Amino acid sequence: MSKGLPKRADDYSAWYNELVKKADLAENSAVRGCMVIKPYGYSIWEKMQAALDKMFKDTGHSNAYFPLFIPKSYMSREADHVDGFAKECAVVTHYRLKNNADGSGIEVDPAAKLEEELIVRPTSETVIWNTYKNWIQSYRDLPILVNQWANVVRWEMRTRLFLRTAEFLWQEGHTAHATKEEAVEETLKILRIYATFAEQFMGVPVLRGVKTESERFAGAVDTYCIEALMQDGKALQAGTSHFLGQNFAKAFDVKFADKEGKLDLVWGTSWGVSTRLLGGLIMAHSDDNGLVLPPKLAPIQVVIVPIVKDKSQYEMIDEKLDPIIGKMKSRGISVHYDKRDTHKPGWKFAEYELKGVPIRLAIGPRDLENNTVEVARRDTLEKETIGIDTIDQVVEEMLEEIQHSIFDKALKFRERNTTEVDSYDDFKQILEEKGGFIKAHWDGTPETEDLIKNETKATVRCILLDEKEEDGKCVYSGRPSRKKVVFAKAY
RNA sequence: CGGGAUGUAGCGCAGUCCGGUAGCGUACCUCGUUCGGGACGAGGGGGUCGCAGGUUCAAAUCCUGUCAUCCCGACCA
Repeated sequence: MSKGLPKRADDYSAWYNELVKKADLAENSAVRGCMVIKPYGYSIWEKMQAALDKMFKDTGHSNAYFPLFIPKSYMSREADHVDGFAKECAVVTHYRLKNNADGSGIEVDPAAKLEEELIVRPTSETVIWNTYKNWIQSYRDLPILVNQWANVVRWEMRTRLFLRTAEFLWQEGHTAHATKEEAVEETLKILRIYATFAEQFMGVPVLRGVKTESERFAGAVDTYCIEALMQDGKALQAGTSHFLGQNFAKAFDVKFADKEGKLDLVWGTSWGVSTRLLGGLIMAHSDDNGLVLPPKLAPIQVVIVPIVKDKSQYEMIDEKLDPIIGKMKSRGISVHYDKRDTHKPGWKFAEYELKGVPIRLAIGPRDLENNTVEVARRDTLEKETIGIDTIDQVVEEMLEEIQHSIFDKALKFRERNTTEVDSYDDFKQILEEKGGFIKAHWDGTPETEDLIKNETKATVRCILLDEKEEDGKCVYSGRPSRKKVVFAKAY
């Protein structure tokens, strides 16, 4: 019963849930809506963190850390911001427990009520801008380019492992600039970083675009995003970068003196990606045998499974493998030699496929005789037997090849599942029968967007940055439109 | 917060209608044979049946209450 996964085509949700659990990525915790990320899942997140962190630092950003708790009054300073987050905040009201009078347990001590409640951060703009006020006096203090790796809490009604949990891990960048142009450029620079990361590390092609008014971040002037397509035809917002204008500077009174000594409000940006990316990674590449990891993010890139008839053969295999493993490691390849005799080879094959290890090497008596090794690729499930002496080079090239191959496969999938339509009937039919991204003209009004959402569950995912202008008519209202936008059902 | 369902071994479930020795699969432990795609056989351990009351000679089963979780909506990275 515990063997195998449900088929993707039968029940995508069940497949996803089982995969996340069986590949040792994460599980639901006993705490409502929260998730336990298991060591294997976390090690993938660490690889993602490391790659992103380097990209941020290479572009001049530094890490810092701000408080988990936000005084309630901070949250109310920016009107749109509080509107957007008020409905999903965890609130701390007391700071002490005491024993029940009847000795049956403990209770919140009513005497320990806080003067001002504390909000567990759903995002950190408010607490950070309240701090920036003290950091910024002159143009010489700008820009501030800060990122923090943290957990945030959003009390979601319905949760799904990685995709939507009540608590999640993320990075959130918060920058302050002297000019609007510089802040806009920062917003777009981060969007490029996110897109590069998604495509080159995760192997997930993404659309780059700007959100419509109704999908915009609470408190932002513009929200840019990367949108990925999952194998079930639904879209996943994989990262956002917000141009905040002077909204938070205004709310927290953050002003600077320019070169002429004139006071002006600071321009801001904020941006983030979360553990949701892991959900996207899983849904973009995995198959019915389990996870398929891009080599650049795989904690184990190559696993070696020895095959022996009796224990004495281990020695010969060790002797053979020792220099090979050394050569692979010196090429920077992460190799795991699974020597356990508590599990059989077949079991291990299935296990590492479930966990998405890109390349598996198997070596047994037959190979010892022929000086060969069996090489199996996770993404294509192809196997071949090759000479062992050049295996390090073969593996290195194959890792490269897999990295590109899974991106190409995902890109082709997205291209097949992106449809341009000119009528609402086609729109509904494609959405129903095929799913995926649908490009269509839209009149630009929130009212139309809302009506389409209510009727079809599809929303405008984004307005593509590089979409060509053309004359057209809104598929819903028939009113004039200058650009097609991307619709989809979304996670 | 509306609609629906479920709480029984680590996990997945049956048993509940019709009250009477706590069951199956899997995982786990031992021994043997196996080991190039999730092995097989034999034996073994593991449960206050979500919690609290009630009815009864007797409750996983019936009644009342309560808590929790999941699914479908609304909300969302």
